Amino acid sequence: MKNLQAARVFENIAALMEISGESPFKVNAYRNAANTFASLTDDLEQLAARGELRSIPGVGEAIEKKTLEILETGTCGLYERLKQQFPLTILELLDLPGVGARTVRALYEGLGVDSLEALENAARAGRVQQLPRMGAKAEQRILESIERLRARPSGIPIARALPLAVALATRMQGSPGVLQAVAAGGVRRFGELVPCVTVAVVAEDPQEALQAFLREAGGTVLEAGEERAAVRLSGGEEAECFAGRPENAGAVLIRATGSQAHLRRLEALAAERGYSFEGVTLLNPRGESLSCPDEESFYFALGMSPVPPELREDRGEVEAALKGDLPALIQSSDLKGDLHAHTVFSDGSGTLEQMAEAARRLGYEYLAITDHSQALTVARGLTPERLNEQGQLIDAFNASGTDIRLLKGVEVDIRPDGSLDLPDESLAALDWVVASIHSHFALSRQEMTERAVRALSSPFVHVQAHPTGRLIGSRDPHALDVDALIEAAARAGKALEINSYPERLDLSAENARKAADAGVKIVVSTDSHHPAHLPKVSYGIGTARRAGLTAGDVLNTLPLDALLEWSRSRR
DNA sequence: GCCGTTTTCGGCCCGACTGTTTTCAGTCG
Repeated sequence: MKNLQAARVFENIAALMEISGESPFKVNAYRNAANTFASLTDDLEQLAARGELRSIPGVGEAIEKKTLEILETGTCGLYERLKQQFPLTILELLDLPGVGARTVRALYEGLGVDSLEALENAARAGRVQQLPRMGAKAEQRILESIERLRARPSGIPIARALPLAVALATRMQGSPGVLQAVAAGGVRRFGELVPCVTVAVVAEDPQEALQAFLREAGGTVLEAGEERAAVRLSGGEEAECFAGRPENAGAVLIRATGSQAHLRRLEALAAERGYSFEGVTLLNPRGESLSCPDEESFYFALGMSPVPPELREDRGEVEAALKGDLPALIQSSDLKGDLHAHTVFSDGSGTLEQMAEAARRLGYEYLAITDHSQALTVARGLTPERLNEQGQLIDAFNASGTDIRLLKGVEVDIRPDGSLDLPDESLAALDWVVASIHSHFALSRQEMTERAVRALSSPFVHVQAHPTGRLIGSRDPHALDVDALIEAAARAGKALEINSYPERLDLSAENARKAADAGVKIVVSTDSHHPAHLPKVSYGIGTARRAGLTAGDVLNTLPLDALLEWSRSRR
């Protein structure tokens, strides 16, 4: 599995080229390839073997050649040359907000700064402010950013770990003797950052399956036991595989899925019954293996209801399962539509018709078209005139006898003072108004909270999108009193979004739970910018399930008429 | 470097904001 390795090499090439002052378009080509590879669920090596690398969008002659080189040798000539020019540790500096490629180059050339540590020392010594266009303020900001960066939780973001786990499982599924292979571990529980990429395998010969895992995964072997194998992948991530026989399939899956805290509770419950849950086997008091061909039979054997993976954190789910009152978690099939999607009118790449067709294929009744508003110039945001023009096209589409309804909507920008970027009369003409923050992230906590709360108080807004602005593993949530926002949403009867973008998952499961407890309706939307993004709602659903949400908590489980009724009743 | 075609070159998201200057480079979305 070398997808992430190739992605990392191209990511680093792009960054080093940018620092060296290469053409931004060239840089972008490498960065684009890196992002594509990182979220690819097909295996690059298999694509390469079939000669299909060029079929990946953004892969041309040069990147194909380098990809083959990386798959073969782990690196490529260009990368090695760039690494001679700059030490790799210099890339740490780019993680600092406010520090871009030019600044990194100035720091390197002017002060010899080539790592976070070196920058910290230089800033403390007051040397950074001596550089041109740098001042005391910038120096202070750098020191603060370094501190925040160090405090950031570690782990593999689910946006990377999940595709990788699925790809590994798919490869294992094709191995001889493997009956079942699934992505397990933290990604199956929909953790945001996972320590490790985990696969669970059921096979007649678990030993053979683990050997197959070691071959398929590649990298450095960390463990090659009887029930578990682990490797350090060539991209630096850890991957593990649990394997067991079909009669133990339930125990294998449960062990591989975790969490550690949940497993500790199950082991204790097993002990209370005279059983023992060791490794991937459940043993009776005589030390004989108890058959549990699926997870349900394992949980039943312990006298409890089966616990959905997303809840396995020992946060009350064990007690609930023992009493048999676990919530009936929402499923993808409960959704009747998506309420956040972009088209070619702003920064999306699908037409109204293409987006509608993608939604129809998911079995939806409706899709809200919510392109950006005018303030977001980079995204070619809509003026009132263009919004109106789009509305007429949507009307025409809906009148054309299609079985999916497009809702007229917008993703209106929330200005720094909390006012909205479109006049009331524009918003009043719409079925669905999403409000969100895309600029001025550096406001104080109080200013940001007032801003967000004020936006929700507009009678035309239905939902606030990606409320905290975080990007998992790369951007902290902006300073915001989420509790105050939830309270305001509850008061105003407005909804909050779980944005399904794998890098966002915003609201987080924790905040979504709080919102639901406060009586706030949740919208699980994709923020799709391409027809192929709509199925990524599975990430939002995973987050909603982790929050313990049921279909009743989520607004877009309502059929069209009821949703429109809700929308109208807000005004 | 990729892509698409008005098909082998020219275009590729571009304007606001910030901190530093004193006219603007760099970052960000």
